Formats: sequence, structure tokens, C-alpha cells
Amino acid sequence: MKKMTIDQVATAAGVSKSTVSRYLNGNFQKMSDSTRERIQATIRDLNYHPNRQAQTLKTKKTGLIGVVVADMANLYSAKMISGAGKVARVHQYQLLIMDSNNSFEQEHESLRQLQDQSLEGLIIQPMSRKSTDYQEIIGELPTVFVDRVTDSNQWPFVGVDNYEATRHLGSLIAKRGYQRILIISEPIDVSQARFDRVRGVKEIARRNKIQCELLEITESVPPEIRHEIKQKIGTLTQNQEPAVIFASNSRLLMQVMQLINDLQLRIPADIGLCGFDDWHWTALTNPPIASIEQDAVGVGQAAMTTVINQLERPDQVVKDQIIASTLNVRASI
Amino acid sequence: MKKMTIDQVATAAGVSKSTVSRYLNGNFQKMSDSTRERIQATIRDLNYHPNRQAQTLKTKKTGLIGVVVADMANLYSAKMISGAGKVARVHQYQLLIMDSNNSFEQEHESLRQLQDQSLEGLIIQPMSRKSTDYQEIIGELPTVFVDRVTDSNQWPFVGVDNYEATRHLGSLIAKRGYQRILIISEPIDVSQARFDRVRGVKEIARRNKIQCELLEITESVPPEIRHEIKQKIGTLTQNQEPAVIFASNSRLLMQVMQLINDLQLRIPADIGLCGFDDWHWTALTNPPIASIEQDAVGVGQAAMTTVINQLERPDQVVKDQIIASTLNVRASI
DNA sequence: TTGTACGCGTTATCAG
DNA sequence: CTGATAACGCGTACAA
Repeated sequence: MKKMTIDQVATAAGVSKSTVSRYLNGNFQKMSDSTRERIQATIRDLNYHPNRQAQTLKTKKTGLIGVVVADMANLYSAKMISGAGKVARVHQYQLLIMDSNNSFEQEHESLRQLQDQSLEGLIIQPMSRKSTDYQEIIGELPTVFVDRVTDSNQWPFVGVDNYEATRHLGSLIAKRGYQRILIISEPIDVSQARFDRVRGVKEIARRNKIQCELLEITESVPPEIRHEIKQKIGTLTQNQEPAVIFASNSRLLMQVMQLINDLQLRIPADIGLCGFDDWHWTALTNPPIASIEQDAVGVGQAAMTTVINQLERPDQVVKDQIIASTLNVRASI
Repeated sequence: MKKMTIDQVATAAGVSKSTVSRYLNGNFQKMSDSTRERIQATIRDLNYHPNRQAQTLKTKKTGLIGVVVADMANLYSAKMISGAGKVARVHQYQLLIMDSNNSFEQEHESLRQLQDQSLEGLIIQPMSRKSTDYQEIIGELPTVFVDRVTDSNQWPFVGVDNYEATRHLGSLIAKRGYQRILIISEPIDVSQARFDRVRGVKEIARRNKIQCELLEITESVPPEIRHEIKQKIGTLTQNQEPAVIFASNSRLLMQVMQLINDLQLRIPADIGLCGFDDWHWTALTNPPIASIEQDAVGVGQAAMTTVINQLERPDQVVKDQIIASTLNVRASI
């Protein structure tokens, strides 16, 4: 099964390669049925497939859209890609996926590599909130930022309104009468999304004069940090005032819940618990955990739709899209 | 920021494009330092990036490896890709990802599309166990099958030994003294993995004279099926003999657990529960659920390593790789 | 209705 | 050490 070229097809079919090319691109308007059928047959017989690179070299259309996610192994990124892929397929685009592995350096490297793949569009879940980090490397490429906003609106954004979502959650916390909140988050300075999640809860806490503390945690919670969190939780529960923990993503929520279980504390009697991200296991714990659910697939679909729109109608104005999130109220709070 | 070509760089640097090409490909051996530096400078100034399509057209090297997964929104697929991506990066390959969406037709379409992207390698989580479904479309392309074996060993396989893993689990079930097993699985005829999971449990059940029943479920459990399962569970618990349910993947496990909760049954007092796939939420429920954990990231890494090995040492014999799985014994059983 | 000839941006083989 | 020049496989004016 060696590579066939359009020339071989042409000679085999007894026509010139222009005719074959016309056939390939669906220009049948002016082509005798006999030659059309002859070409069709030889293409099938020879199992010919046009060379995409050569086509691209002429047409400048790669049909490739880059997707750079923060962490492929995270369900949010995966579902986002899933949504993007569904839309891409119907428009005949293919996805070139890069994983930043939660590292700004790797993201930059990914973008550099994508740069010379002649992508037609880009969807990115950025590691930085500084638009200057992306300006030159993205250039004029139709791009959509997902999940995390940057400090500029030169590119459309698709994602949830973290601030609004956590304000909702904050109100629920206040209504339940909690007096103290411990927010556990990954470093908030690199991601506007993380920042906004904290900000939303803090804002409501301030208004309701609820004590609110932030604990920033890097990566996968090494033993010494586990200890620190445990102590924090211990102090929290010694106090008479009812306290609640808000874990700002699914992974942290899982780990915090494990710690609470280790400490043999009862939820919500001893301490309340709620989180961000909801991949449905939260409904199965005892008690079920209140958390904010985002439609990651929907984000991916909207983002890809926007990119493709830009491609097909370049003049059209693009605007941000806020995808609704849901607060799943459950017994943990 | 228009596209620069090697010609423009050449004239700007006052050399011929051959020299620039040599520079690009690291052939400095015979090049004066002065010209080298001059080229370097102009490339930087002009922000020149070589056109991959043109390079590929000459060299036949795309640097692209295709990955076809069963369902991107499934953590197994996502983690597998994550592992594959890590290895691909260090070898400077990029991933072209396709999502079969659990559909054989979509998988076939994906493969057809990948076919003319001139991939250098392929990793596939197949929808069919018939190797003939892949024979012509894959051809000579270095390929690794992951997660699910086919009926032929012409391609290397990487994944867990489902049969062995579920036999382990079966032994535990027997040891716990259960008299009846209900296996809930997605259709087993399309995937050898599913088939083997059922087979392992059944085999141990037969040996220990435990009653064993299989319930096959398609897709996302519509209401009427939910009802059917509920009834099955009802019958199971009415009997005096201790019964256990084995859900053969994570999604089913989640849904079954929800149903058990709805029925207000106690685990394991009224009914035991265990599953396949373990994304750690299983440790947080009450009680924690016993399940089999597979190292999906490891599978992806091993698969990509195998593909790249084939690329770099084509003569080397390739062989299957079984990635160890872990039975997490927990209180649900 | 079909064929000829050229160019897309790069690498590689020659000479020089 | 460097520069012409010919491919690579395809699309497309232009010509026939």
C-alpha cells in the first residue's frame, strides 16, 4: 500500500491530473459522466487518498483547530474537548490538542509548536491572565479563551461566571447561618477563575459579617500540607460558631472530604462542606455535597462554534458567552 | 504579521535559501559563523516560522500521531491521552485526537479522516473486536490498540487484564460468602474488555456455585431501564441469600449506587456493591465502594512509547503490555 | 469538456 | 563554505 499520487490516478484513468483534481473537488459541472465514473473507479481501485499537506500548501487551509487545555486528565478539560470535537466534526475540522499540564512554560511551548502548524483557529484554557503573554504568539488567529478570562477583551471568552456562581453559593452559606468560612483554593494569582471563585464567597461573607479565611494550596497536597489543613479544620470546629469549608475545585473537594472523614467529623453537624465542579459523585456521598456544576461540554461547543463562525464570517463581531452554572443544593450545608 | 517564507529570509540575510534551510536543519558544520549569526538575526527579526506543510511535503514526516478514543468525556480516555501526550511531547510528536463517541460508525469515519493526514503512528481504543474492521484502513501504520483487544495479534495491545482483575474480585466476593451476583454491564458483544470483565466474575461464580446473572444495559439508563434495574435489585434483596452487584464500569457504578440509595437499601447489609474503574470518589461514599483501579495514564504512556519505538526502530519486535490493575478492597462488600 | 504549465514553501543533490 | 535547481503532490488560470 504505497502512496498513490494524483498523477498515477490520472494516467491510470487516461485523463490529465487537472481532471482528477476537478473530480476531487467536486467540480463535476463540466465533466462527462463517462470520465467521472472512470475516475471514480480508478480512485477506488487504487485506494487513492489525496495528500493533505500538498493540498494545504496550495489552498492554505489545514482544517486544523488547536485546543490547548490546562490539564487533560481533568474532567473539565476533557469534557470541554468533547464538546468542541462534536462541533468540529460536523464542520469537517480536526482537533490538534495540546496539554499544558498546569504549567505556564509547557503552555508556551505548546503554543509555539502550534504556531507553525498553520492552524486555522485556536481554543485555549489559559494558564496566565495577562493578555500580553498571548498577544504576539496568537497574532491574528481566530481564538477563543475558555474557562479563564484574561485582562483584556481582544479575544472572546466562553465560560461560567465564577463570581456570580460563588456569590450564589455564598448566599446559601449565609442563609444557613454559618459564622466562619474556610476557602481552600489553588493559587489564585495565576487564574482569574480561581480568583473570582474566592472573591464571590468573600464578598457575600463581608456583607453578612461572616469570618472568612483563604488557604491556598499548590498541587496535590503533600503530607505536611495535609497536616496543616487538618489543623485548620480542627481549630475551625473547636469554636462554637458553625463553620463551613468551600473547596474551589473538584480535586480539592475530594481531598478535603477525605480529611474530614479521617478526622471523624460529621457533615454538616460538625462542619459544613461545599465545592466547585460537580461530576456527580457528590450526589453519592453521605451526606451528598452541595456544589456548583458547570456545563463543560457546553463550553466546548460554544467555543468551537464561535471559532468556526469567525472562520466563516470574519466580519461578524464576536462576543463573550457566559454558560449558565447550576448550584446543586445538597445536605452537606 | 503575514507569512514569511524561507526566500524572504534568504534575501533579507543576503544568502540563498539553501543556506537558510541548512541553518534551519542544524547543518552548521560547514557554515561560517558570520552567516550563521546573520541568518539567526534575520529569522528573529522577521519572526519567521518554517511552513510545516511544505516541510512535510518534502520529508514525509508529519510528526503527527493519531489517537482515537472511545469517549473523550470518559476519564479513562482522557487520562490515557494525558499519558500518551506526556511521552509524545518529549519525542516532539503532536497528537491528532479523534473521539468515536462510542459509535462504530464515527470511529470508522475518524479513521478515514486520519488516513489522509499522513500520520506516522496510531493509538486506538477500538469499538470493534474484529481485526478485519481495521485491517485495510490501518495498513502498515505503526499502531497500538489500547484498553480493548481484538481477535488478532497483528497489532500490539496495551491495557489491563480484565479477566484476571475480575477473577480477583470474584474471589473476594466468594470469600465474603455472597450467594448471588448481579452483573451490570454495557453490551458485551462489541468490546472484549467488557466481555472479559463479565467472564472473570462468572468463572469464579461457577467454581464456587454462586448464582450469577448478567444484565446488559445500553447507554445512559433511560427511566424505563432504571425501573427494570430497581426491580432486579428488589428481587435480589427479597431473597434471604446475601447478594452483591458488580457494575462493570464507573458510570454504571454511579448509577447503580444512586438507585440503591433511592431504594433506601443499606450497603453491604442489604446488598453488596463493587465495580470496575476507580476515580477515587469511591473512597468517599458511605460505605466506600470496593473497585478495580486501572492506571489509564500508564496505559497511554506505554502505548505511546511502543508507537514511537516502532517508529525509531522498525525492526524491533513489539509485544503486548499488560498494565497492572489494583483491587481496592473497601467496606461495600 | 479536457489538458498544459506554473507555483505553493521546503529540502536535497549537485556544482562551484 | 555557498548557490542553483529539481523535486514533493496538488490546485488553477489559461489555453485548446
